[in-house]
Amino acid sequence: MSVIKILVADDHAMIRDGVRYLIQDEVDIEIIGEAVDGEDALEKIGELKPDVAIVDINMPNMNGLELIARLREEQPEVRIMVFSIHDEEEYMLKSIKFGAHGYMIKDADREEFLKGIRTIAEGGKFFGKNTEKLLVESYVNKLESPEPKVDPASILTKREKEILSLVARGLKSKAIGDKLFISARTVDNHRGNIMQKLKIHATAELVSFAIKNDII
Amino acid sequence: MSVIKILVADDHAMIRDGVRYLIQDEVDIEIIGEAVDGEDALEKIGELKPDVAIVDINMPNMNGLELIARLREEQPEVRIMVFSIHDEEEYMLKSIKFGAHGYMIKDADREEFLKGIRTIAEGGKFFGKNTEKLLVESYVNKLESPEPKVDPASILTKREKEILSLVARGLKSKAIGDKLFISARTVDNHRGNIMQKLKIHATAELVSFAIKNDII
DNA sequence: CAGAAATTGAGTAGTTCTACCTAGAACAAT
DNA sequence: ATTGTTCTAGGTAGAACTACTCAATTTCTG
Repeated sequence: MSVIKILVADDHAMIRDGVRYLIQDEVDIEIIGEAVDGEDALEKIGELKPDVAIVDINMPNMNGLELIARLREEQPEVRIMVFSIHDEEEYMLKSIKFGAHGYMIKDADREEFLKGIRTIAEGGKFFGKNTEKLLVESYVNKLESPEPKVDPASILTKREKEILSLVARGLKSKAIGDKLFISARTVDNHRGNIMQKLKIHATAELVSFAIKNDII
Repeated sequence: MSVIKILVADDHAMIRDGVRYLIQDEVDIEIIGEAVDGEDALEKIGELKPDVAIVDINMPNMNGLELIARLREEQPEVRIMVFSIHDEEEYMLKSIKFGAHGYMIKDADREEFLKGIRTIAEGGKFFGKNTEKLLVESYVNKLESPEPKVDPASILTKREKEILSLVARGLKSKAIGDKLFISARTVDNHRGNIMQKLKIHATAELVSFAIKNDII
């Protein structure tokens, strides 16, 4: 097999360097690019055509889940490895639902990390040690409760997420309007649309949703 | 000056590797040890006597703040650099209060990072770019309002915390009243008292306060 | 370019929250 | 026994939010 070309998308330079360090001695893996946020990643992946994209979930501009969804749609040949600090079921399941090929938490050791990259580059799926048992548990749960469970924050538009973020920070509609140079009425309309999409009926729920989904 | 011996305490292997990578070409800085949690760090620092300890705030077993406090007490000769993902005022101010000599966020670039280590190793203090302005802001705030900035949730009564918890879960006053068998008016009064104590003026702030302080 | 989606803004109504106020009952501490 | 705190509950007023409606403009997309 030829060299595996990878692109690392993570807003923390430290993480990008860590990945670079882990890979530096591997002859069959090469980092061909880095991205500092979701939009940057989507763009660079289009240009550089890596075999594997290593993506963080929490990123500015476009979060990892949305990035995954768009990659699957626009560039389905790119293999996607999620690399997150979160070992919670929720994040992993969402990643899988959105089409990621692998999921590893950032505590993964060198062997596990390299094996993961090679596995998904060859067309397989890979989930880190700590995550596999979650998959099983989740499968059991799904058998018990087949509810559709209101999807992710990806049904929200960019502007809506921006407003949700400010709401979650404690700003009132008026203050948000001033900050974004739009009318408070417009902010209210966005709030309403967000709430309708999420089937939410109060500010408090909005805030906890935002925090839970890292829209802050 | 002799070689600066550092120890890295962070539960994420990726971060430890990132630091190692950043330092690998510096002849005057050497990593003499790594620790994976707070207790491990306290122990290894006692054994290895590094000049500088790089510590994360969020660690298992003993968190970074507690670690800092104990180090300052038991091994005051060790210089402490906090290395956190958080750029919020709160974390930084707490770190300083507990006795850290420097604070940098994990987005710091190579130059800033190395400069920081050298500065505190020489006995100085160092705060990353993004953090210095916070210090100034905080100082200004302190001049304007000489109150010690309502810290914990400990000023709230049991009932108030109970109500705050339900507010943060998204319940409205009426629903909370029904759940606790009290009038919605009483709930509103509690809300008001909570907000007055915390100097908060909106539900959204209430929720994020509750989540940040684990009153959920 | 045409159509869809997103963003902006407003009308209208009703509900909820915010910010004050007073005040009684229960209970703990001095 | 008096004082202080907490919990309870209501009054009042205004601000903010919720839930609909419609519509103009911009931006994205096929």
